[in-house]
Amino acid sequence: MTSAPQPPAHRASGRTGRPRSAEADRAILDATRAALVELGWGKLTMGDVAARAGVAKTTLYRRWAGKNALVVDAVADLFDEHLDLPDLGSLQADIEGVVLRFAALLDRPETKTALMAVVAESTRDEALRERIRSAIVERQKGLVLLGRERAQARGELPREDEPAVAARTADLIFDVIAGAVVHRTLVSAEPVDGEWARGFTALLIGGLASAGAAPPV
Amino acid sequence: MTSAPQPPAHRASGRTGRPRSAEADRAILDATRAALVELGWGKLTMGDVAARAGVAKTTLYRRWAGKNALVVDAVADLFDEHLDLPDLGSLQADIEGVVLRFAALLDRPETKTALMAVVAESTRDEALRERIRSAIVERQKGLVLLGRERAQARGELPREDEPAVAARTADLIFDVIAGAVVHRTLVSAEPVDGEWARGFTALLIGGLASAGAAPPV
DNA sequence: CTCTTTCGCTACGACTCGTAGCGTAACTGG
DNA sequence: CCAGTTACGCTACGAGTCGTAGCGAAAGAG
Repeated sequence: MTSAPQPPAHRASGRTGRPRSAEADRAILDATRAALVELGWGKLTMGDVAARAGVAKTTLYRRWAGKNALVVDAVADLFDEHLDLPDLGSLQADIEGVVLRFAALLDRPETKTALMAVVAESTRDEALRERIRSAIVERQKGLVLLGRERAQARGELPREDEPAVAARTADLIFDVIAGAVVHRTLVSAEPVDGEWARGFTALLIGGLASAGAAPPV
Repeated sequence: MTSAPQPPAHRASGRTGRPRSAEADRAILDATRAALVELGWGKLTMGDVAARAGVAKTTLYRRWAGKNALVVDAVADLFDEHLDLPDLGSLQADIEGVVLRFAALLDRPETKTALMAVVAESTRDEALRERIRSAIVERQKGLVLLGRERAQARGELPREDEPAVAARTADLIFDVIAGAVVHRTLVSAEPVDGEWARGFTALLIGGLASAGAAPPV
């Protein structure tokens, strides 16, 4: 009842009949983000989004199952735009870079509100959690794998032998980086600036080095 | 309009008139947690909580300003019960212990749902954020300080000279521990078991050791 | 030109919100 | 024992939101 079984946007074009307006899609997602900034999650209403987008309320419900699914898609767009990992030449610089970029993304009011609200709702909705995972989490995790690949090519990190261990380590690093930045930004409510990013990166790289040198019991 | 200016529970007892029922307080907070488990944040209604608690809806509004404030208090109770830091003899064991205890707390369905939802709402409500900070975050942060104190007494960690640096480091560690556990549990949706706790602790201690040995530029 | 699908619009019952008003219950100070 | 004061349960209310249904018109496909 909460999450959407239907595909997020356009379907296969072999269909007959009037096609869905792609422009309406954009307008709706833009309106969702704007309304999120002004009203927050709790006071965001479907009717308001429809009015902002210049679209009938029924059109919203034809495409998304409800507030949850709509907001997930609206936020996923932002992650598409702002998540990449430029090669900055060293592991230290790469991690600092991704930390700062992720922090900048979380600093946007529409992102911080929406992401947490959707995650909260996902604790009760398996389909919604899958949607978040594929739309947001997996893309971020790809950055971790890419960063490690580069660091190994540079010789900054040892190559893992066992793929199972390598996967576990990557998951761990991902949770540590994303978790620390999110917690600092949203719970502690203090800024992720260059100084914090340096301190955090030093901590993480130090841990990786020593953990690699002395593998766990 | 969202958060409560009034004190959470009992006022100074020098007052005249009928005192507030402490039993009702308990019943309401219990009912809130139960409803949270069954319905989730989105479908939780004040009327439903009142009915479960055997209390008039108006009584709820006399004590709390709304859903947000009510849920913060309901969850803060859980943190009171389950957060402490037994001395396990080593820094490694202490960290693993607190990670596992915190993870067990987050594994409760009422905690995971409520905490995220309240944090999400707090991004738009300064008073609510303060309430979360004093009711939950500061108590957790105390554990970090206590753990470091013990580790320094054991000689496992160097004593910080500058208090400013020491405070920054404590904040960093706090965000890393709490953030990683929360992210692993709620976003990655994978279990924090003994194996994960060992790997994480090894990473953290390694980082602390090397950061202490080679202070940041 | 017909068929199919989406569109905007209106209207609807069901539900929740937060407040107000009332009479009653509980406790305090004289 | 008797005001005075405060909290309580109950009922009722207007305002707002939800998600759906039904309609005629618009936009492409064959």
